[in-house]
Amino acid sequence: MNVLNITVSHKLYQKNPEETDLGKRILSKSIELMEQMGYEQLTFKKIATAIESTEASVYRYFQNKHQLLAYLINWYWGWLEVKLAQEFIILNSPENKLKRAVQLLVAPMDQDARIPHINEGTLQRIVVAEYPKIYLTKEVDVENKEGYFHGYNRICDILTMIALQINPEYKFPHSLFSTIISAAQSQQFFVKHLPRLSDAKAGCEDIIDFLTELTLKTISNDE
Amino acid sequence: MNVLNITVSHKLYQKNPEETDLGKRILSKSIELMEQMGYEQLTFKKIATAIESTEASVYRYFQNKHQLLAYLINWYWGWLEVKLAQEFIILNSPENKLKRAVQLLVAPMDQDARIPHINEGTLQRIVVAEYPKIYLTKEVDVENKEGYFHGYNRICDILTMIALQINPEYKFPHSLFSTIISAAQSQQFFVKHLPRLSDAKAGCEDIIDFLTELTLKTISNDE
DNA sequence: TATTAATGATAGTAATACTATTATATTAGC
DNA sequence: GCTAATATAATAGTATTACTATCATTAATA
Repeated sequence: MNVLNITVSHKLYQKNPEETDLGKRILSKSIELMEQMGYEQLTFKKIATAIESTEASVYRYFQNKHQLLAYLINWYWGWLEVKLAQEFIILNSPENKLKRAVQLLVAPMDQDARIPHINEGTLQRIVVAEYPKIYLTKEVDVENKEGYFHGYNRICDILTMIALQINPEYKFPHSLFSTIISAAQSQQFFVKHLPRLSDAKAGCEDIIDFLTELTLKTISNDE
Repeated sequence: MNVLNITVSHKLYQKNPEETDLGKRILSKSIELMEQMGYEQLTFKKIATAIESTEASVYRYFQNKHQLLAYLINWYWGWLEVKLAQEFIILNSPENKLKRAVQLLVAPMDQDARIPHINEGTLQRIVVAEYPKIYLTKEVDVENKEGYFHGYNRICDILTMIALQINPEYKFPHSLFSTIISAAQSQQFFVKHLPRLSDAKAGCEDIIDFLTELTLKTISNDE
C-alpha cells in the first residue's frame, strides 16, 4: 500500500484506478502519452496498446478521455493541497504562505517516490497545457455538481482565507486566486509558446515575481 | 460593400469568407451554432445543413473547425482593436483608457448594424467559452508563426504601451495584460458556471471593478 | 458564346469513440 | 482442491466524424 494516497471523487472514474495494477499502469501511461502527444491526439486505443492491454479494459476504468483528464487534474489539485498543507506548517505569516503557494504553482514539481505510478512533474505540465479544457464544455454545469472541479475550488478557498487574514476588507479574493492560479498556468505556457504575451524569461523566477507582486499589491489596503 | 471591414490574416482561411454571400452565411451560422452547441458538438455538416449548402462547400472556406474558430476569434480581437481606437480618441489619461478597455472586454457588446453577418455579442460569448482552445494545442508554435494569435498579441501590446505611460518602470506589462484579458474571459465564465471561483454577482460591474482595481494597483509604483 | 469560377450533389475512406460478447486467467471463500 | 466470482483479454461491430475526390450545374465574365 501507498504511504500517501490522494483521493479523487468517485464520479471521476468508473472503477478506481488506484486499486489495481492495471489501473495504475493506465494512469502512468496516460500521463506519459498525454504530455507527449497532447489531449486531442491521445486515444484509449493508444493507451491500451502502450500498456499491452485492450481498449475495452481502459473503458472499464474511465468512461471517456474527458473523464480521464478530469481525474488526472483533480489528482493534481489534491496533491497540491497536500503540499501546501505540509509547507504551511513551518510558515507563520500569511504573506509568506501566499508567496510559497505561488512558488509551488509555478516551480517544476519533483517526483514523489512514494507514488511511483504518478509523475508529478509531467502531470504539472499536463495541467499547464490542458486545464481549461475540462471546464470549457457544455457539460460544465452537470459536471460541476458531480465534483469535477472540486480540487480547484478548494485551493482557491484556501488561498482566499489566507488573503483575508492580510486584508479582511478585500472584496474579490476568490476572483483574485482563480485569476492567479490560471495565470500561473498560462504564463508558463506563454513563455514557452507565445512569448509576446509575457515578459518572463525561461525559468520560473520571473513568473513567480510577477504573480507574487500582483497578489500582494492587490490585496494590500493602502491607497 | 461594407463601410467597415475587419481584416483577418489569410492564413486563417482557405478562401476569404467576407468576399462571398455563401462565405458570410457560413460565418453568420457558425457563430449562431457554435454558441448554441459549443465547439466540440459543432460540425461542418451541421453548418452546411443549416445554411442549405454542403459540407464540401464549407471546406472550401476553412480547412477545418479549428481554423474556423481561429478565424472568428481573430475577427473578434480585430474588432475590439477598432473599438478601442475609437474610444481612445476622446480619452486623455492613460488610467481612463485602461478603465475603458476593461469595460469593453467585459461588458456585453452591441451588434454593429454595418456588419449584419457578424453578431458581435454572440461572438463575444464564443470567445469567453472557447478562446483557450485555439492555442492549447500541439500545433501552437507553427500556428503562432502563421499569425493565428496576432489579434490577441496586438491588444496586449496596445494596453502595455498605455500602462508604461503610467509607470515606465513596471516590469511585467505583457504578462499583466495577457492575465487581465484572459481573466476578463474566465471571470465571465466562472460567474455563470463555477461561481465558487468568483466573488462577482451576475452582471458585469463586479468583474469590471475587480479587474480595474487589479490593473491600477499593480502598475502603480508606490510602496 | 465560350470560359472560368463557385457551388451542389454524391460517394467514399480512415479514424474515432464507443458497446457487446465470449473466452480465459486469477483470486477468494469454503 | 473445488467453486464461484472477478478481472482482463480477444475480438467484433456500429455510428459518427473529419475529411477527400469527382462530376454536374449554375452564374458571372471576357
